[in-house]
Amino acid sequence: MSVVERKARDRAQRERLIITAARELAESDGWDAVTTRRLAERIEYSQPVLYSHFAGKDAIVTAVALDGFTELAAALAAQDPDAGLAGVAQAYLAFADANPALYDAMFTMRIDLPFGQRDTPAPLQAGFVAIRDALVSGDRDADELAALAELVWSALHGIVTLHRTGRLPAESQAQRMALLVSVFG
Amino acid sequence: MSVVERKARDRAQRERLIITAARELAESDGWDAVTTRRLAERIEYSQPVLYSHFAGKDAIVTAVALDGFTELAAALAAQDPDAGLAGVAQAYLAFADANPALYDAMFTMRIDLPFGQRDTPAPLQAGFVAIRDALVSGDRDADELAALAELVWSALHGIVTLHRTGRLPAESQAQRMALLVSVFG
DNA sequence: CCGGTTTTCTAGCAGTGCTAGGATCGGGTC
DNA sequence: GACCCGATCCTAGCACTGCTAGAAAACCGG
Repeated sequence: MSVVERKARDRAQRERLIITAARELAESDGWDAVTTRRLAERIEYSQPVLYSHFAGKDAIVTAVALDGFTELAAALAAQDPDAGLAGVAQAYLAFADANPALYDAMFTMRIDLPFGQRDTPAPLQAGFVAIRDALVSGDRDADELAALAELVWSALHGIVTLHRTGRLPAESQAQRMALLVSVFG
Repeated sequence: MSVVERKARDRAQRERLIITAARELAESDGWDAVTTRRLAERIEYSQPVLYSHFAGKDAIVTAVALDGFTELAAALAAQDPDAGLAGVAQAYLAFADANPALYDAMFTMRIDLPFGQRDTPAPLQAGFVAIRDALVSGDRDADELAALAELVWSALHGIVTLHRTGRLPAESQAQRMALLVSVFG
């Protein structure tokens, strides 16, 4: 019986290896460089092994993204509540800045994750909750507060992506952030 | 002499043909379906002809995006000034909704356009100006107004992309828009 | 040591963006 | 009208992609 346990453990370990290899490769050379062959070479197995763990390349990207959501939620939750929206917004930008490829996997690449549904994984919701809790509730009801959080999230996401792809000037990034905090905070 | 003129005209016409073919194909079947072979078949030429017009596939996408910026700027400028931010925001969303693939080319795909620089093409600036002019200037100076416009644009972009990729629920889209207008209007 | 199962790899498929080289066409000149 | 030459275009191919069938190898229980 302990044999199958060891095998399962080894498999899980190799799966982590694939995910981290994909992430590292994407972060260093971009997602275009993450091919099944290069990935296989990195984990020192042949390509078909990848497909015994994941349905396809998309599934690997999805797994990486899922890791990202967990880390993002943790980074946002770790902020001082007294800092309010400024802290959360700052943490959000710092995360996107430090992990551009990871952020891409989470928010721009085509992945298959159940957002905003009954069975949404906890990490996907946690980030949203962190943003919502950083807002001054005032006299808003739950629905409106949720919508406001979604709006703030949208603004943050827009700032990140437009900035990184060169569609917004870098030098006014700080000013945009300050405005966001003053408008929504 | 008129011979070379005719040739130039024909070439320009074929270039338009390539751009519209790429756009139509992307809009109907997604950008993944836009391959050089399919594109060549559609314009009834061989693939190498594409490379006599564009440096590569990216350049074709860029050309499509450039068209999009012109159209977006026109759509935003056509709004009633009295409608204020609401009109512009509404037009922005309608444009993104009606031309999802075009919007992708403009804002999420990797293209090579000089945003926010000295030699930025007019259409790229026009859209930004339309958003800025829809904001109540109040007592803000030019810099702050520009940053605010960038922030609004970011929010709109975030709303569009997160909504379309299923990362934000569709049913609260109207509420988010209303909030955006009330917060920034 | 051996049989059977599971795991892994080799080899290949269809498709991608892109390009070198030869074929083909068209306009200007005799 | 016949010819030549330069511009234009297409055939064929390269190296690469994600993915998979079938052979090979490794492993475990008896």
